[in-house]
Amino acid sequence: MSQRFMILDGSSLLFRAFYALPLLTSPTGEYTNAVVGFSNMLQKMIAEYKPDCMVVAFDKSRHTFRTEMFADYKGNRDKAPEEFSAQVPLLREFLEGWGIPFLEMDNYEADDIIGTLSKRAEEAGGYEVLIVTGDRDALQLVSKDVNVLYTRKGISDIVRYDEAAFKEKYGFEPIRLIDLKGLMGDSSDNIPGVPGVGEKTATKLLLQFGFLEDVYAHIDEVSGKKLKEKLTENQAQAELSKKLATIERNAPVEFTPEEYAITPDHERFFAFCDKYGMRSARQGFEKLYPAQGTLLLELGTEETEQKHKAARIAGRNEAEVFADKLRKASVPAFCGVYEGKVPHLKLRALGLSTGDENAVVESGSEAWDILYPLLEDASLHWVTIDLKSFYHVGGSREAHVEDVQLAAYLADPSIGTADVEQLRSIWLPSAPAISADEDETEKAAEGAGIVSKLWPVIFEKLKGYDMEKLYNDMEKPLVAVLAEMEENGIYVNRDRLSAQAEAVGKKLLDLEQEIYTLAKHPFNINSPKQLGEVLFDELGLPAQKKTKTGYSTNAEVLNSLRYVHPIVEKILEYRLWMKLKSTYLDSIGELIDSETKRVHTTFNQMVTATGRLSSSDPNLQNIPVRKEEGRIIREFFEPGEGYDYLLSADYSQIELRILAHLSQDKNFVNAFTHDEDIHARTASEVFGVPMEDVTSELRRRAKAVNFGIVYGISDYGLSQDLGISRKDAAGYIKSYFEKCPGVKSFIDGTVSEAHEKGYVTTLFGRRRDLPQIHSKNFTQRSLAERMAMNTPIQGTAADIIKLAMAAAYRAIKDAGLKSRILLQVHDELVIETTEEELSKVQEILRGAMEKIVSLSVPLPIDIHYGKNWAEAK
DNA sequence: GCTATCACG
DNA sequence: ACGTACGTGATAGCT
Repeated sequence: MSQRFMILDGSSLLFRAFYALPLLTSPTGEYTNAVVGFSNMLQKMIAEYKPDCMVVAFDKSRHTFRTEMFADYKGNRDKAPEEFSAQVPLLREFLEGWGIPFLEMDNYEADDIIGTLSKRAEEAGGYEVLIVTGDRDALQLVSKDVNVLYTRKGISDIVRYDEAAFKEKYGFEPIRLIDLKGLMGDSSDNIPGVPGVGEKTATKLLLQFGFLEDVYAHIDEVSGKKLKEKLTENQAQAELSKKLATIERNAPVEFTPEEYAITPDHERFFAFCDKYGMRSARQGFEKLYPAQGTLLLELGTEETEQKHKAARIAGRNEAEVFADKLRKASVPAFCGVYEGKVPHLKLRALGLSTGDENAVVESGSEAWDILYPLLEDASLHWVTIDLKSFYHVGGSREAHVEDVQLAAYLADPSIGTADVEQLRSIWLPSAPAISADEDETEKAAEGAGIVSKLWPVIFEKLKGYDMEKLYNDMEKPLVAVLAEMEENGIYVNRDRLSAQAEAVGKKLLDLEQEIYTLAKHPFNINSPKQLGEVLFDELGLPAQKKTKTGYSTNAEVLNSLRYVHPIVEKILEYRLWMKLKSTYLDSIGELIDSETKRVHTTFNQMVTATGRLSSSDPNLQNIPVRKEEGRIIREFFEPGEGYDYLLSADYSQIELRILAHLSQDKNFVNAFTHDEDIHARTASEVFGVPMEDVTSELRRRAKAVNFGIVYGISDYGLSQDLGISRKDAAGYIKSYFEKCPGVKSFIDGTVSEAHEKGYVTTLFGRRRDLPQIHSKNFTQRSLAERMAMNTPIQGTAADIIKLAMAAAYRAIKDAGLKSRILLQVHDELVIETTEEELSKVQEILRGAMEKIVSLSVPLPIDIHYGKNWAEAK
């Protein structure tokens, strides 16, 4: 049996914790957030991995053998803030109480201590080493016996890297991470690398040649003249960078495993926690190391816990007994334990509850075959959380299953997608919280118990809000449609995508060089901070706007400086291509499912405050379209095998049509009834010119005003958008309201109703609370008032397309077509179809989308189709 | 985790 | 005088 030896990078973890948590203070005013965060993480690590021994390593001082080698090593780092530094001694005190040894050394970093200890442990044999760190560099230490637990974001999102996981991510073995750093450098440590070589290029070189030395040994075989030049010019720098990135594994540190056991000192630890007001740290510690004196008490709680603990049902007999209880339960509930990703999601286990009694059943057991079919039994009326996932694993659409999460979102959309524990704390605050230290299946069982109790409470609330129909007839039917859209995915032409990624990569390398030349030195163009310094301090361009942290360098500012200095145009171009490459080309490529060759986005039904959907991983609702360069991305989305076209059906001016309906403004209703150009008509009214004299400039302005109305207009906002004075903007608005009094009274009425009631609703009864509308703070109150104006419009549009989606889905199915809905982009549906079904599917879409509601104005759609998404526009 | 930026409706 | 357009998500940098 091997010993599990855990080594923590104290410095990097404390730093991560510091930035992950708000600045908490002890009762006496000392900052404690970093130590609190470290404590949470430590508890989690010990509970999950149960290490036999442990050491925490610290950086000692800034000066190390690396700064000897290269004076600028980490030279870009500012001094750590005082709020952080003050917590370092606190952590030592904390570790002394906990009984965990820690190490630090002159001239060496924590990494080197970790590297050395892990090597000694490997040599000694019989150890499984786990390194916990927020520093990516440690990944070079990964081996058969050494794994790294890397805190990806903050401190709670931890990924375990073993050899396979590393290879999967980087494509080569861990030790070559230092070669990668040698080539690409590391901006956070100020390691230079080879200028102009980033991760992608470096990886390519390493995959082709091996180690850094091999790249230079075969320098003649490197493709690309520029790249070869850069590599040759910077050979010494690359070699130095590799040295800097290499963790020293023979540091003069003793390996004394007999001293690495954890020896908790209760008295000392409690005194520490009490002094700094760290209650959760104390509780967590007590749970892990029950003290002798509290034995009786512990036994007592253990007994009550036992009663709540879910039974793990495996055998046939127990299953039959529990099945009977479920059939008799008034609110039977389940929580699925899912694994994998759509469209390969699997159900691994179920937490089940009668409301009184909870149980776990694992897929593949004998009990599973008895209990799972109950979920499809139409005589039971189930409640779950996350109904969409249940559909993904094959759950029947016919079964009676309610989604408590969806109901809670409708009752208060501001909570978004709340998990069971959040819902409990909101709706059943006096019920006991879900225990944190159980495994996933046990939590699912306990969660099912809570879900069963939550449903009647939340659904009652929904009825009180008169939102039953919204839930039953709009949102719940949509769940199945979204599940199917996600499973369908959309085909992406991977070859064309990566060819484009490569071409854009080359373009970026060129732009990068041009920018460096114009700036007279290399810098990180992606860093707004560094860019601001280059433009405004070094090149002396006139600074326009400031952000909280420095100069603003956004597109608006840069556009105004376009002709002041040639670098500006290059930067704008660099930004444009960088955005396309990183957000779209690279990341969508990574999300293509290797089996289906398609991307399967997630449509989030419980995120927005207004009732819209959102899309993530990847977001397919913000694929570029406005600019030519970006629109190319759409060409890579194509009909998949068995299909001929992508077809897009989008509502024309849906939000302004809803405004016309809700306000009953004569001008608006008239214009839409007669199918006029609404912006031209608005221009004609507001600027007092006949329709035929409306210039494109006047139309543009009127369009901006119409947008403004939908967003909850202010003269300032409009003046910014149009680049006119605030006074002029106010004039436009005044004239607009005079000509469209119906709109004016609708907006006033909506805002005053919001003040009275504290919330607004859509045409279909969706609700959004606006507590800030009563704020004494002008800014906050004004924001709430604009939300009051915008939400009924944006939300009603969301309602309508949701109804249309369900209707179109049904109609396509009933007609027996193979065409299918793939995407929703707020006012647009994207469908995959065939030559034969082309006209039928258009007819169905018109029927579903245009006729789904009857407003005072028509609701026409535009349809386009083509061989890719760019053509279907 | 927060900020700046930029992609969409 | 206040100080803002509405709704999203992804990426990169940062301390």
